[in-house]
Amino acid sequence: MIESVESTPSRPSRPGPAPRSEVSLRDVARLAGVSPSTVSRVVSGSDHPVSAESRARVLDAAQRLRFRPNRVARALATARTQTIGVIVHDAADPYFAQIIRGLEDVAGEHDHALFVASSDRDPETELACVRAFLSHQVDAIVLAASGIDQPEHLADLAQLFDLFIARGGHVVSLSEHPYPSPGIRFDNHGVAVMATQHLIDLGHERISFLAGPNELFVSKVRLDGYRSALSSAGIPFDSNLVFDGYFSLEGGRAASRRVVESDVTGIVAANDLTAIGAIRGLAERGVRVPDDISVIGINDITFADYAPVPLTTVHVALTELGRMGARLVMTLLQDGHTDSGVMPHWLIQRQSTAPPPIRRDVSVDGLLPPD
Amino acid sequence: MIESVESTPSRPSRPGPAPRSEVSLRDVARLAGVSPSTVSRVVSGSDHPVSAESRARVLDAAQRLRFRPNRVARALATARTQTIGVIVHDAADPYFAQIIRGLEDVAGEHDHALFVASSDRDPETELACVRAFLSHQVDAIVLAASGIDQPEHLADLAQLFDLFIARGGHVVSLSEHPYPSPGIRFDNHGVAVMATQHLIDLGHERISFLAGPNELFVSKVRLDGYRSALSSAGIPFDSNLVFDGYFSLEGGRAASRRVVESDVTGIVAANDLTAIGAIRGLAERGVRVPDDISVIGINDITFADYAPVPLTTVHVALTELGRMGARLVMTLLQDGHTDSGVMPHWLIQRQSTAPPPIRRDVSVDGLLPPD
DNA sequence: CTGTTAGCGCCTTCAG
DNA sequence: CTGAAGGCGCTAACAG
Repeated sequence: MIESVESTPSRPSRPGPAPRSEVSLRDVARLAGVSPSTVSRVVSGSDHPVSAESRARVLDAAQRLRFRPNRVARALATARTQTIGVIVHDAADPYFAQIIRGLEDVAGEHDHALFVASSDRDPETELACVRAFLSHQVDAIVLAASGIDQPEHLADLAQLFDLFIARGGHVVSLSEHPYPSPGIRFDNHGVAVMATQHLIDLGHERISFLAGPNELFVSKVRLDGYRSALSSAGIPFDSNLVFDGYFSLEGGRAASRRVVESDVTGIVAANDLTAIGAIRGLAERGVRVPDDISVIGINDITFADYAPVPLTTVHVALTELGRMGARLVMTLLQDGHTDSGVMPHWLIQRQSTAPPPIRRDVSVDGLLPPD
Repeated sequence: MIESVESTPSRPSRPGPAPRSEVSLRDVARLAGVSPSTVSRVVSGSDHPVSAESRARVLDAAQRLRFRPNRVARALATARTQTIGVIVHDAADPYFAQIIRGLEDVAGEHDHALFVASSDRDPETELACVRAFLSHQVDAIVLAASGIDQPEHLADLAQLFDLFIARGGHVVSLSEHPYPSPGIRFDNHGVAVMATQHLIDLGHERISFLAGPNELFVSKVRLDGYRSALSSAGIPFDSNLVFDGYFSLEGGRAASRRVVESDVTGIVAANDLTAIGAIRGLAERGVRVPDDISVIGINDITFADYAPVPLTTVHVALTELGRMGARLVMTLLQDGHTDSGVMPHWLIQRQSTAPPPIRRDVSVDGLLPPD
């Protein structure tokens, strides 16, 4: 609480202010023989009229001096830092890494810089990230990370965002997040339905779901999609077939151990990482994919095609999601015009799914009959 | 040239400065009944003495008002933004994503924010990234990306860095880069030697190398390591066994097509991505790994253990590299004390390497004898 | 220990 | 079309 106001935890024994050997507007003005105002007007791209000659002199002087405007000063004057902050769960997770890349590309094209912060799905950390962004006066915050379902936390977050927005900031969401904000979304429910449906279409009936972290909204929505698809097909939902996959390789791998103990023929993983982990885990137990068990993922990260078994999955254009997110931010920053969008998704059939194996009849007491 | 001085390419038709509904130092000062200076002294963690009572009043007022220091203003006054910029080749590449994560973690612990920029290995883009960082007044630039071997470009870069450093900035390198700067390095030569040596130890003699992009220093160094190991073992270097893998999945996959046309029994890939791509490509041609051909990578990215064949590779602690890099930055920022470091590396044996298959005798004219 | 005084570099009314 | 003046929010001497 209190220390949140103080600056560096690590005692800011700053070794005096850094030197200021920068060339400033005044220097350019001097060399060009005009006033600083004029220089400002031309280098900042202002629409204030400036004579062609003055402009030329300024540009020339600026070039000679290799003048670069000090954005910090500009930011203090304009209350715009030309900076965007993105919050992810983990920058090392390929899902987020691809989104970051997309954001960064477009932000860069518009001369904006991108801050990246990982929350590790921890409420406190997430708040800290947001606070840091606010403190750094970012122009917009992009929520690439799904919301965490925890009322008090969401309230705290909302308060911060409200403040941020009141101050002129923008919040954009790229995932399932309860905070009301424009964003680029894709249909997380539909994506899970599509994955599950694919297995159903193939003839599977005992289908397991490897869920994401409980506390995440996106996990719930995807689990819901799985249930919907099952229900539409008249397949009863069996909670014993839902295992935690934690959206991770290790999680999927661990979950697969539980899966092999069941009579499941198909696995819907809440994301590709989990699916790949599961395939790996299955292989370790001598279970063949897709011969014995089919596995389908969600997201189509780059690695999906290079998994132990090339992964059938539901494609979502992640880099493009990031790009569109950044474009949305730029639009908001320019005209304040909201223009949310939706990304399509589609099935990518590779080799990890197939019709279920011929049904092995299970004897009454659960023992396998002789082969 | 000229436009580099002007601001946003996309016409900065800024819709007026953003509102200023922020609580400032003065507000806190007013409420606490002290001067702004006093507030500044306590919230900035200055070592200037402040009475316990004043301090308490300030802290209390700050909390009530939910005061957050405006870092932009602070930055303008101190010439320190508490901001670090990292340049990578591609933020979506797991190698860089892991490093970014490490940097971000430690930077965050020290209340510094991280800018990320991808150069795509393009000189112009790289310069643009650096210029953007300079303009944003970052306190330090971390070069996670290897240097690009192109004299004019390096000269331009060096000029920018010199300027940056003259101004009080710091440049830290995490890879092979000719610009003289402190950094955390790992032995790229040794890493390639180790990989190659492993294959040699296993009995391989016809060993291919899937190189990284020609223009990168790191590529040259790793290729060199491969040659050294070969040479030490008395195996002649054959340039026909070196293929471009471009440090990418697709590159490795494509390169593997060329490899199968040779009589190679082992492949050293310049990085894991290439290795995984190669394994995939080999599999597509019915070549078994490691039975027919062994493949070893370099880096040990998280996915290495989840490759089509769990990848034997040379481990480098990438996240830790990032963490140490950030620590180095913090040290430089605090005492200006240089304290470079070296990361160790070691072999991780998984399943993609094995002794070469029994030598198939090749008849004089190159045709295979009957099995 | 505290407050007052000047800026940091840039933008932006406002006169001219 | 141009320049002078003031201020963005904070810090850093400098007196007291």
